[in-house]
Amino acid sequence: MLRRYHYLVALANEKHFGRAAEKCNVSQPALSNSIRQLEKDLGVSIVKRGRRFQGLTREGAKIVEYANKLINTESSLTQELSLMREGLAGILKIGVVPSALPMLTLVTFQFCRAYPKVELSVKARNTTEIERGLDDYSLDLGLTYLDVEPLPRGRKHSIYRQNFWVLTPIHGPFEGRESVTWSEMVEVPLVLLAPETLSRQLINEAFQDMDLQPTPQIQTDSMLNLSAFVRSGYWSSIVPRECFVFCSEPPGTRILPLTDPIVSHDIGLVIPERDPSSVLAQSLFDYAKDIDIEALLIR
Amino acid sequence: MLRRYHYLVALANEKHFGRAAEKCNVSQPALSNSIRQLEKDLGVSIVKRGRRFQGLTREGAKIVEYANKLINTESSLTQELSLMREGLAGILKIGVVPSALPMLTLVTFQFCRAYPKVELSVKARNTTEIERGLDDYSLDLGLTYLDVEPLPRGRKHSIYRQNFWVLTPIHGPFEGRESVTWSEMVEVPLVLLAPETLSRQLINEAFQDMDLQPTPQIQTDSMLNLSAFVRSGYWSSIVPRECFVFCSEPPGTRILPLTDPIVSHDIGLVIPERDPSSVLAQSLFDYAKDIDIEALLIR
DNA sequence: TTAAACGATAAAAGAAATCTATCAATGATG
DNA sequence: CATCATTGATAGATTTCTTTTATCGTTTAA
Repeated sequence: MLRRYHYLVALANEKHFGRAAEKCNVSQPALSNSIRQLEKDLGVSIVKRGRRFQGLTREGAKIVEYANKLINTESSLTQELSLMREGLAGILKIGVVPSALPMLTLVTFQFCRAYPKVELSVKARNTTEIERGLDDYSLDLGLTYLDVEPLPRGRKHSIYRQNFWVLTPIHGPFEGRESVTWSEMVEVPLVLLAPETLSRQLINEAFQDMDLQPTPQIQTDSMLNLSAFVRSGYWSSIVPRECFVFCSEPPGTRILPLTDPIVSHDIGLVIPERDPSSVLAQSLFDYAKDIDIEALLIR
Repeated sequence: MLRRYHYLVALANEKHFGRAAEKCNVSQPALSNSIRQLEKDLGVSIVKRGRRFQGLTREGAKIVEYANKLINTESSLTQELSLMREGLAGILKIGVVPSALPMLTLVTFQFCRAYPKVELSVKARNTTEIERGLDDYSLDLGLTYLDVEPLPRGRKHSIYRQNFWVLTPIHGPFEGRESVTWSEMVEVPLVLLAPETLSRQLINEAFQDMDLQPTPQIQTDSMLNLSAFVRSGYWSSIVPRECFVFCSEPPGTRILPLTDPIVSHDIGLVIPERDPSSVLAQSLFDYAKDIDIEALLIR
């Protein structure tokens, strides 16, 4: 029904007629023609053409924006219809900030049990990508930082506070301790997350606020890799405590509160303000409001 | 592009396959088929079929709702495009409560001068019809009572207060007076608007609040007709003062303040909360915010 | 009982979209 | 500089979707 608009959106994403056609399972001329037809119907040129795809015109960008709206509206319709027929069903695309991934199951557990026909498509993304995904309709819901710039748009519901703790070898510099302070962390061999990760940036901020200069010997963008370094018995690290809620800390390591100060950030769900809004997203969002995360964490 | 959805909306409005087809300028089987096709595509039955059109199914109603959203989105797109090409242009459908009709020109004058390519399609409607029109996308903007139940939804902007005044023959019972009280009105021969008009209902409310029983000898739903009766020299009437702002009171009649108490109602623009919202409606709405109606009234 | 109204159906014509094959222009590569 | 790969446009044949005309079976009203 919205065939041409689908083609256009694919083209806008792929920036390439051939690839876009492939994504749509049609031949390249079919897609080319449809775009031309769309240009003729709307009376404006959509694509800057110079023997290559040179991007969209101003009008083209506007049309893509509306094409997304149209496609979203139609998919909401089918969602509502399947809701009326067989209860909630369909695919819910949720973007999750990496450090919140382990917690996602807590948020969705009851919902998934209640609606077995709903498929969750989880996408690990950073805050910016989540924001963009909610804007361009490639995501329906986000689980992200609520108190970090740029603040997410849409309705928000806080799920838990993420605390930075210390991951350290059992027989390392903090052996026997029950907590560690930030200022102590600059004195020990450090492995930290890579600077491009948001968690690391928040850690840096915390250090800066205290006029401390951490000197990580190793930086990695993989939590597994980071754990391995700590397990080796030499390095310590700073990690979101909630990452080790389910898989407990790796053997040979301990996880301790990091104090003076306690640094924490608000993480929660974000649902974009759309008309119509995704029934699935709305439903999970409402479900999450009734969850007592603290209770689930303690067991 | 949204052909089938257009057909469906026409069918929902006309409740008749033949007439709907006519509205769409296609043959009846064409429309019949398209609806069937739509049912097949969406996998639900839309129309209750019993040899006659028997109304929509529950799913059908939902689909019509979304069809309207889709159509509105596409028409917003073309509006935006023509805005980018040639400035504001297109048709703006505005629903106006009858008693506010004379004032509409004040609201729209500057806007129409500024954007000569915008066509205004004015529809005289009562408050309920305006509310429904804004819901079902047959209106883009309303000029209606803001303080009368049911309160309109959407964003509102007050334009002026409508006051009830007395229209009376020059040589009638109130000759030489500068104002009249409500309680005096039950003593004189009355012609009033018909009971189904909102203005009349508001007048009735006012009388009731004072425990007065008006005894109109004549009721009419036409203001012209009402004026004629007053001109005859025998009857007096109660009318919204603003109806006589431009066409001054008819010869042989005078218009006087009606006091104890002064009864007035708030009239203004209502723009529905839609996504996307009509560029034209939004634009007129914003324009109206800068208008100083009082200043225009006094000249 | 008859006539009119309504919507479904069938067959044919028309329109739209797609595919395959090919071309022309660009840019990269040796 | 010649060659080749890439990219998107074009042409013609084919398929799929829509529409029209004509007709039919029910139902409702006269």
